[in-house]
Formats: sequence, C-alpha cells, structure tokens
Amino acid sequence: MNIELFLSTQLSPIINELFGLSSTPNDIILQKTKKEFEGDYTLVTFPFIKAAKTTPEKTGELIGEKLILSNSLIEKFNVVKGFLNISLSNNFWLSEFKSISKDANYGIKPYKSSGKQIMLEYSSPNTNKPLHLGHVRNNLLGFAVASILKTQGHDVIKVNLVNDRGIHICKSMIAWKLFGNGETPLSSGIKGDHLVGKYYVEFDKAFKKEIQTLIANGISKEEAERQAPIMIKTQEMLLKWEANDPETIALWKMMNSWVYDGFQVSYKKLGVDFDSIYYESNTYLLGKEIVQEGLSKGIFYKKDNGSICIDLTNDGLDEKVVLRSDGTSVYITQDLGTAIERFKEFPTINQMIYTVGNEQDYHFKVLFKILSKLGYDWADECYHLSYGMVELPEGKMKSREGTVVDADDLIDGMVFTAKETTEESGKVANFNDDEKEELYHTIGMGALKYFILKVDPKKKMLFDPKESIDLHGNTGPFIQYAHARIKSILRDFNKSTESLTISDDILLHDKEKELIKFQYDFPKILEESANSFNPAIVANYTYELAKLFNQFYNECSVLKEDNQSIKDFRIKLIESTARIIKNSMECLGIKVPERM
RNA sequence: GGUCCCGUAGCUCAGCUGGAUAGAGCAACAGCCUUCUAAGCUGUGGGCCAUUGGUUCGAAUCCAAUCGGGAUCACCA
Repeated sequence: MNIELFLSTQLSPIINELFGLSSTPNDIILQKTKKEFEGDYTLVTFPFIKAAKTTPEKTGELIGEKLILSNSLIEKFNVVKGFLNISLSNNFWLSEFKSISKDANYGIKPYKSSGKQIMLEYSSPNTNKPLHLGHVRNNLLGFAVASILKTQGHDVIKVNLVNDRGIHICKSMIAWKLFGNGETPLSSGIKGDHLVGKYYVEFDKAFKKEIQTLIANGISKEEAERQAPIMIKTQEMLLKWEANDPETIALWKMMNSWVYDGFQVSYKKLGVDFDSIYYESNTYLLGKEIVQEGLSKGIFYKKDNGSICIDLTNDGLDEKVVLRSDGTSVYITQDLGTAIERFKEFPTINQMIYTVGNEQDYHFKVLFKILSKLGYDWADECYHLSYGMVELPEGKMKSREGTVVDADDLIDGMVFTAKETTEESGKVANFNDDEKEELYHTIGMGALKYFILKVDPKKKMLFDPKESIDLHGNTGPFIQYAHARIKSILRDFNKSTESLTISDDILLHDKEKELIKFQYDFPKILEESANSFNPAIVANYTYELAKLFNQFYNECSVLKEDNQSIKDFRIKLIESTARIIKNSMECLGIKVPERM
C-alpha cells in the first residue's frame, strides 16, 4: 500500500470540510515523523491556520480528531505546535511487513518490464596509461547507475568507448621506441597498462628536458614546445598512423594489446563489465558527413580560413569549431557522429547517458545543443552523468606528473588492509585459503566502493592516501558485517524459514517497527536513486538500515526469544533485512559475505 | 573577463522539491562481551549551516550581492 497516498486521501476531504478549502490528495504533503516525536507520519498544519482561523495547535486537534474516526488503521495522533503526528496501528505495520517479507525482490521491478531501453556509456579509458582513482570513480558510478536503472525495469546497455588513438597515445609509443630497448610486460614483469604508462611519463620528462635546452638557447617557451624534437617525432608518428603505416600500426597494436590485458585485470578486480566495447580508432572519422549536412541546412557556416563552425552565442554558449580548416575532425565532430551512429544502430534506445567528469560540462552542453539544432529530437534524451573530480589534499591528480593514486595499488592496498584486520579478529579460523582470499577481496572492495559511492556524484571528493579507508562506522564493511551477522543467526536457526507464519497479534518493539518502516521505503529509495542517477541515495539508505539492524540486534534477542510467534516474526524480519541489504549492495556492485 | 559548480562539527560526508531542538561516521573521552559475530551498541563534548540582505507564519534549503575555492570558455581530448 502507498501509505502517504492513503493518508492524504483520508486527510484531504477532512481539511476541505473543516476549513472550507478545495484541496486534492496531491496537495496534502506528508513527511515522516522525526525520531524524537511519537508517530509515523506528520502533517504540517501551518498552511491551514489562516483558513482555520485558530491556533496551529487547535487546527491539528480538529484534523486529528476527525482523521482518527475515518479509518481503523489510523490509531492515534498527537499535536506539537503546527505538527500533527499520526500513528498507524500495530496491525497495519505487521500486514505491510507480511507483503514485504513475501516478496524476494521487494522494490525491484522485473527486468525489461518498463519498456524503456537506455544506453549508458562509462569507463572510456585512454590507452596510454593505467587507471587511477578518477577512473575508479567513473567505473563504479557507471556500473552502479546501470544496476540501479535495471531495478526500475529498464533495459540497460552498458558501453565502453575506448580512446585508443591520437597524439597522447603516440607519446607513449614514441618514448617506448626511443628509450624502451624492447621492454615488454613479459620481459619486465610489469603489468601492461603500467608499462605503457611508464613511457607516457618518460615522454613528458624528455619533452620537458628538451624544452629547457631550447629555452636556454634563447628560444621562447611556446616556440620551444613546438620545436622540441620528440614532439615533432610524435606528430610524425600520428600522421603515419593515420596513413596506415604498417610499422606504426604494428607498434600501436602491440602496445594497446598490453594495455587491454592490463585493463582486463583491473576491470575484473573492480567487478565492472560492458555489453559492448567501441574503439575510437573505428569511430574517429564519423561525423564528417554530419558536418556537411549541417552546412547544407545552414546550421553551420564556413569561415574564411576554411574551418566550419556553429554560432551558439544566442544560446548562451560560444562559437564552436566543428571541423578544422584542414578538413580533419575535432573531438566534438566524432562525438556527433558517434551519437548519431548509435541511434541508427540501436533505433529502440530511449535514452543515452554519458558518464564523464564535470570538467566536460561545457562540451556536453554544446554537443546536445548541436544535435538538437540538427533536428535530432532524441537530443533531449541525452544526459551527461557528470561527476566531480577526485582530489588529493594537494589538489588535482595529474597522470603526466605521476601525482595519481593508481587504481591497482589502491585496490591491492584495500584488500591487504582487509586481510590484516580480519586476521587480527581471528574470525576466519575455519575458512580455507580460497575462502579467505575471497573474503578479503569482498571486504576490501566493499570498503573502497562504498567509500566512493556514498558521496553525491555531482560533488568533488577528497581522498587522502595517507589515511587508509576506514572499515568501521559508515563504511561498506559495517554493512557487510550486519549482513553476515544475520546470516549467522539464520544458520544457527537451522530450519527453513519458508513455513514460518507471522502472527497478527504481536506487539511491535520500537526497533522492530523502525525496521519495518525503513524496509517499506526501499522501493521509493531505488526509484529516487534511479531518477536522480545517484547511487549515494542507495548507499546511505543501506547504511541506515544496517545501523538499525545493529540496534535491534543489541536490544532484542532472536533465537533466545521464548515467545514462539515473536521469535518466528523476528526470524522473518531479519531475513528480509538481509535480503534488502544484499539487493541494495548489489546495486552498488558490492558483495555481501555469508560470514566474516 | 563571460558561463557553470561548490563553501554544513577539527576531518570526511548526509540533510537542500522550505517545516519541529541541523544529522552520521572518523578522531577525543566514558561505559557495555560467562548471553544469536564487539568490524557492534550506549553516552559526553564539539556548529553564527562562508558573509550580508531579501521572500515567508517559518530559510542550511529559495532569490540577490559579497568573500573564498574549483572547473570551463582550443582548429587538445
């Protein structure tokens, strides 16, 4: 039952009758009663006191007295200033719980039941360096949002557009050629993406050195950046690549394959996956015809120097080049082409989501605006899932300067911390080695994923490498622990929970009632989280649920409860708590252990 | 300079479609394991919600200005 709707349907006629108003149930806004007051839902009566021509207290009393007579589910009320606190009956909550308990997928709509198909792009790494903490946020966010959208019955297609070509890729290639001495992942024992990343840094070092030499010879900084021999060689390499030079292509393929092998390992550790992977080397020429189309429609115009532009100044944006004067593509050219191509390839998709950092907010504004001007009505269905940067105490991470938190190091470090803490606790004595390894990974990744996903994606977040990610308090392992505790009780119970029935005459303990009320909210939480593309809502909800369980656990015994019907009910209650914890953590890509 | 985002406890974050005395966690301090897993529970201290105005019965929340931080405005991606 939708409780708010039920209550406002009761309330609306009462208010109309009492005060001569003409409200509809939709106008009646209820909120959950704050913990420190008695009640389940609260109506704020301030808006009615003018019509009621009396005090807020009296207004609440008048409404409350009528309300309580209207339906037996409404048990009692109290008034504090302008707040009418309404309590629903014990039986009402019990019967709500019965339907929650019965539904193994409570809150989760059947897959593909909405009829909506959504393509979600995320990850989209460059193949010149390993993944760092910023990419980790992108990957976890994209994966989580996709999972959450699935709970709403949407068909979600996860895609990865790999940035595998361009001048930055050539930088690693040229540095390897110059300084690598044939080093390979096999010969060096270095993970492929890290090896390529090493040469990306090498390039930057050599480049800077050359610039300094040139500047010492009296050349300006800008000129030096252009004249640096290694930069010239890199540009030549890019031209060769575009001309399909066999030797260059072979080098490019070899180094990229190293990177893919490396990424594969990292993706597996992160637990993310894709339905399809695109490569920019296949798509970078897309979009040129679109430019011609826009030109003939008069949406774009050619400047004197031959470049093609669009004027967006009337839309609060600037003039934007969509094709260079030499006829080559810019970044937005291929994004236009890729978008149009995707809607051709998947004519049934209703929405396209791009998981990309907020430093590209402007780019996506321009992209969607241009698509709209070109007459593609689905442009309105394109959404930039923009997330804040991960910053270190000293500021932004920079790959070239090596001031990044490496993804693999971070993951391995978390798993190690989990191992240390677990071993210290002495709780894994009867685990075999495989089970131990799996548990350490589950806990370590749970801590890392939760740490990242609990913060609002839109906001930038701070990570201090000196302070390791916590395993206590508002953390992933806290939630995992609550789950493991429940599973431990259910194991000790050692009977099927299937046949247990929930009695109608149980007087609910405060914590039991809170747990039911909280579980009742789960579908709305998923919906809200999906609508706002915000996994943090699910994360924080799950933490609150786990905390509530811990409080319950502390105050109420399950297995040692003498009253059989209360005991059965509690078994059902914790079972459904565990299920919701598991399902919501799954939305975040976090596993929950059976024991820890 | 234009545009956009952000300033909440010492630190990391919730709360922001306006509502009651602004919440968690970490860190600090004090309690709770012969009782279903103490990665837990309970309590204490800690706040001019950046500042100033405005709208409102009511503002951390909405509006404006100011100060502070960041991003972006490439024929880079």
